[in-house]
Amino acid sequence: MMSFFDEQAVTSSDKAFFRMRKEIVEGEIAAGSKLSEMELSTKYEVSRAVVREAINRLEACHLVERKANVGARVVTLTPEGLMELYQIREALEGMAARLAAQHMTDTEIQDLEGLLSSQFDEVKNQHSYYQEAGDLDFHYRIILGSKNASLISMLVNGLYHLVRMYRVQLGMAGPRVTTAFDEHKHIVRAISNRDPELAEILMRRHIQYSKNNIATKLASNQSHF
Amino acid sequence: MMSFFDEQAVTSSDKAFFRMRKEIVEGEIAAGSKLSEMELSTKYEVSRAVVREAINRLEACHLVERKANVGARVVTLTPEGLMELYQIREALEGMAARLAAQHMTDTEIQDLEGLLSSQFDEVKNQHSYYQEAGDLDFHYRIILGSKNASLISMLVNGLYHLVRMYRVQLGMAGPRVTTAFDEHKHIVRAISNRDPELAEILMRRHIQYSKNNIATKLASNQSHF
DNA sequence: ATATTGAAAATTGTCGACAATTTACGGTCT
DNA sequence: AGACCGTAAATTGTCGACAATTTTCAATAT
Repeated sequence: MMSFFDEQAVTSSDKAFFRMRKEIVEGEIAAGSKLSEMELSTKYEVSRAVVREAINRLEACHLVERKANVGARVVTLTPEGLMELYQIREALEGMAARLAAQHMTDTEIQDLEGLLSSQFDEVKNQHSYYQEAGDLDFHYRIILGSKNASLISMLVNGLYHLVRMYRVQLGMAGPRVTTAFDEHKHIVRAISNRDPELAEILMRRHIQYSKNNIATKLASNQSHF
Repeated sequence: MMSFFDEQAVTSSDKAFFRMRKEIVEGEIAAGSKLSEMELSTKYEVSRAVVREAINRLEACHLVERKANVGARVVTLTPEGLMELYQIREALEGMAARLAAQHMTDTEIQDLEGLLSSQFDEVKNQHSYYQEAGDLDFHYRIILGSKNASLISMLVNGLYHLVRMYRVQLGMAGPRVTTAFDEHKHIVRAISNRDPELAEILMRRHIQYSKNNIATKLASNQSHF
């Protein structure tokens, strides 16, 4: 599985930022908890300045919220917040699919079709590790295919980490494999037919389905407690 | 004219950030120019640390780009970049209009209609200062009406400053008043009819028109040199 | 007992200095 | 003259200390 944006840590703040982002997304640092600069600087064995810079970057990703002279807290996860993110995803990735249908090269489209057929084998053979990585790969390729640098950055550097945080911590690692696979197939077909309108509509619908799927899970989780 | 998000500077970094953002957006700090931390710290009479933090925040807004161990530069303005931003605006503000049709309160809609009719008087009486402030006011109200906090933050704190930078520096302060006013009217009607689909379509079209208008101006600017 | 005040403790904001890296420049070699 | 290399200058990255603000908590008054 390839990594798309090899964001390699060069500076010490980079390392702290990546590490903290990972720990926040995976819930190792609890949602809503306070981020003490001193505490973190002793924990990571770096100065407060690099922790501060890392926290600033996390704030830019909307992973933490900061109040002047008070400090930073990890964002709190609410079902409403996740629904809001999916509304944004629908808008942005819909546009990405539209642009991908216009701007992806023929070879990129062929690669995308290749990815899908290889995933089809996996799904058929019950290799259920499709969902997380495979789905991500598919969406990333279309986002990159939009060739819109700002859009790519917004989605890859910003929104996706937030969505992953929600999905991990609210236990939304669900299957929804087979139907999603068909949806992917139709989206790719629209792109290879160079049909931007349809590509956008299908992508938006795909994300709406995913959103609805999550909404029902959230509702049933609620009722269990 | 009301200010919507009273982002008031409490800390010294805030002040530096707001000031630098203003100077970059208005072109007082040239696009593409290097941002020397030392130079700026002497210019603003603050320590390098606060300049650094301000630059980090500017990077998060996509107003400057930074390379490790090298420094930060103001982003360079290309016509393609502006077109990319308008594609994102189309997607996000289209969604905002859709959500506004669902979530704005009746009084908020009435206020919006009031704004429009007051602007109609101004336009009729040839007060041509409508464009910048009036257009902004209209769009902000709809964005806020979406009630989607993440979406609001993305647009208000992020995208709009970038768009304004482009418009100011590429000399896109054009009129396009009268037709845009009609478009606004139709969008408000769709919202007051609680028709999300139509509100989104009309908003997207409105932004597409604006984009096309700018694209032709850019092309004619190009040919003048 | 509750509310209020005020000092102490803890936390964040700001600063100047040092370390690490990049850039500029002069000298040498072909 | 032009390319290559190494040292010096400049710039960014990191650190610890101090200043300003917030929070804590005990003492006092109602």
